Amino acid sequence: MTRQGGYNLPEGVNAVRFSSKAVTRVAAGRVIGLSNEKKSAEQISKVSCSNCSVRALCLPAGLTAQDIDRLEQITRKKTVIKAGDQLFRAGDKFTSLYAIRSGSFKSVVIAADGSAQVTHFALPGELLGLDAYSTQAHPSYAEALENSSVCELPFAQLETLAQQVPGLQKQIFNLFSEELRQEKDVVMLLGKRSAEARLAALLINISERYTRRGYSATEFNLTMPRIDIANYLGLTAETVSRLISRFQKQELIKVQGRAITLLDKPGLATLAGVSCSD
Amino acid sequence: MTRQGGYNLPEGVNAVRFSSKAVTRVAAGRVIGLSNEKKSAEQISKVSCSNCSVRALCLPAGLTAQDIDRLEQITRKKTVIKAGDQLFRAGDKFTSLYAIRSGSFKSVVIAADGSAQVTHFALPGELLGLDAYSTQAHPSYAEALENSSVCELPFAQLETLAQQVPGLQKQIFNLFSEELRQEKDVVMLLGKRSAEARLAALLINISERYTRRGYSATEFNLTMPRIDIANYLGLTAETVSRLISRFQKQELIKVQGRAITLLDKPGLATLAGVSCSD
DNA sequence: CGTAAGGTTGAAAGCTATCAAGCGCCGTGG
DNA sequence: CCACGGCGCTTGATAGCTTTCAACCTTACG
Repeated sequence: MTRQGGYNLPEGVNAVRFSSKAVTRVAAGRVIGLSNEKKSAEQISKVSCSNCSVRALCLPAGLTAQDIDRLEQITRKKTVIKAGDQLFRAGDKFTSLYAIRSGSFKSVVIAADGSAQVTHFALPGELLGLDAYSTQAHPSYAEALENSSVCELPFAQLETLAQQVPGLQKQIFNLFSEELRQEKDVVMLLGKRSAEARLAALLINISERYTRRGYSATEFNLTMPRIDIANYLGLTAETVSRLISRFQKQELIKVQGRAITLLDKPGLATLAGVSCSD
Repeated sequence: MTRQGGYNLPEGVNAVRFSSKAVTRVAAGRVIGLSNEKKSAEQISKVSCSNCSVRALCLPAGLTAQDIDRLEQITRKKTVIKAGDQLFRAGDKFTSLYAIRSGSFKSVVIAADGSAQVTHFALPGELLGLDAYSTQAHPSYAEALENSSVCELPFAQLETLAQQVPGLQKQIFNLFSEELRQEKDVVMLLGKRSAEARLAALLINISERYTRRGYSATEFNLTMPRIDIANYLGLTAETVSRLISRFQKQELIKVQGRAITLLDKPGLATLAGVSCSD
C-alpha cells in the first residue's frame, strides 16, 4: 500500500514552520516516529493539546485551560497513520472525528460505476469525518498521503461535552462552517473552465492553507501524487504534468518532484482569477 | 431585477406534492402570495412550524412540541422573497440563518476578477448561510430563482437555545453535516469530465432532493435559467442547451421550457456514473 | 543494479467554447 | 387587443483545448 517508486524528494519541507518571532525547524518526518514501524498504526497514547502545533485551529481554540483538560480526557491519539493507510473506510459507521496533528490525507468517494474520485485534501488542524454525522456512516474513505498523526474524538462524548461547554459548541459550529466555506472554494476551483486556472487555484489554495498553519507560503510539498491532483481537478495526470512544466517555464513556480516553490504568487493568482495575500 | 422574457412554462410543477397515502395538490405559486406584490419582500409575520411542509427536514425535526414552541419564538418569517431579489448580499454581516419554506435560491460568489460563479442551488427545507458562521460574513449572495418564502433564524439566539435543547444542537450538527455531504456530491458532479455526465448528475441530484421533500421524483421545474446551470456545471449555456436537446432525442427526458420530466432515470444515472433509487 | 511505479513528453482524436444567427415567449405600450 | 422589443433558448460551424494513446524518463526500493 505504501508508495514504492516515483518522485518524492525533500521530505520535511512542510515541516519548516515559522513562528511569529523566531524561525524554528522541526523534522516532522522524525517526530511522527519512523522508528517504531513494527507497531500498529492503531497505537494509542495520551493527548496533550497544549504542545500541539495546530491547537489554534483545532477544537481547543478559544477554550479555557480547564475546558481543554476535559476535552483531552475524551480524546485518543493515534500516533502514526502510515502513508497509504486508511484512517477509515467508506461505509464505516461514524463514531469519531479525527483531527490531523501532522501529515495530510485525501478523501475519496467511490461512485456507483466503481470510479474513484478525490473530493478533498486535508491538512494539519483540519477535521476529518464531519460529513458523516448526518448519515452516521462515512461517505468517503480517508487515506494518509504521508506518515501522519491524528487525534480521535469520539463524537457522542464530544456532543455531550459541547452541551456543557458553550465555547466548544461554538468551535464545532466554527469548524463545520469553515469546512463548508472551503468546499465552496473547491466548487469555485472546479467551476473554472480552463485546466490552467484550476491548477493555479489549487496551488494558491494550498499555499493559503499552509500559511494559516504557520508554514511557508511559498515553499511546500505537494504530498499527493499527480494522478490524485488530476482526479481532484477533473483533469488527467498528463495535463497536470504539462501544466506544471509550463508554469515552471513561465517562472511561476519551481518544481523538484513533489517539492514546489511559488515564485510568482500574484501571477498564479491572476491565472486562477482569485486575489491573494501578497 | 425580475425576469422579463424567455421560457417559463408551467408554474407550480414543483408544487405537486405526494404524501405517503393520498395525492394532494397545492398551488404553491398562489400560496406564497402573488396577490400582495405591493408589499415589501421584508414583510414579517408569525411562524408556525407545525403547518410547514418541510418541518421534517428543517430544524424542528426530532424536537418535542414544547421545544418547537421555543424555536418558533425566536424565528421570524419573511413571507415573500420575489424572484430575482437577494436574500443577503456577499459581504453582509452574518446574523441569521434562513430556512427555505418554499421556492428556490442560487448562491453566487464573485471572484476577485469580477467573474460570478454559481456555487449552490438551494431547495425547500435547506438552510442558507451556514457557511458564513466562521467568518461572520456571507461569502456569497443568495438570489431567489422564483417567488419564495423563508424563515429567518437569528443565530445568536439559536446558539443559546441549542445550548439548552440537546435535540436542537444535534439537528444543527445534522444540517451542517448534511450540507457538507451534499457539497461532496457537488464536487463529484463537477469532477466528472464530460459535460454529459455533469448534466445527468445534476438532474439526478435535483430529482433525489425533490424526492426527499415529497415532490415528484420525475416531474419538476428547473427553476434556474440555463445560463445558471451552465455556470454551476462549469459549462456554457449552449452546451447545456445542446445536451438537453440530445437527452430529449434519446428519450431520457422530456422538456418544455423549464418543466422537465425524467423518462429514463436509470439511463441518466448510468450516464452520470451514479446509482439511483429506481 | 534491476524493477516497478510515478512522472514527463509527443502526436492525433474528440469534445467543448466561441461566434453567429434565428426562434419563441413575455411584458410593455400604443 | 395587438404589435413591438427584449430576453432566454436553440442550433450551426469553426477554433481551441484537453484527452487519449504511446513511448520514454526518473526515482525509490529490494
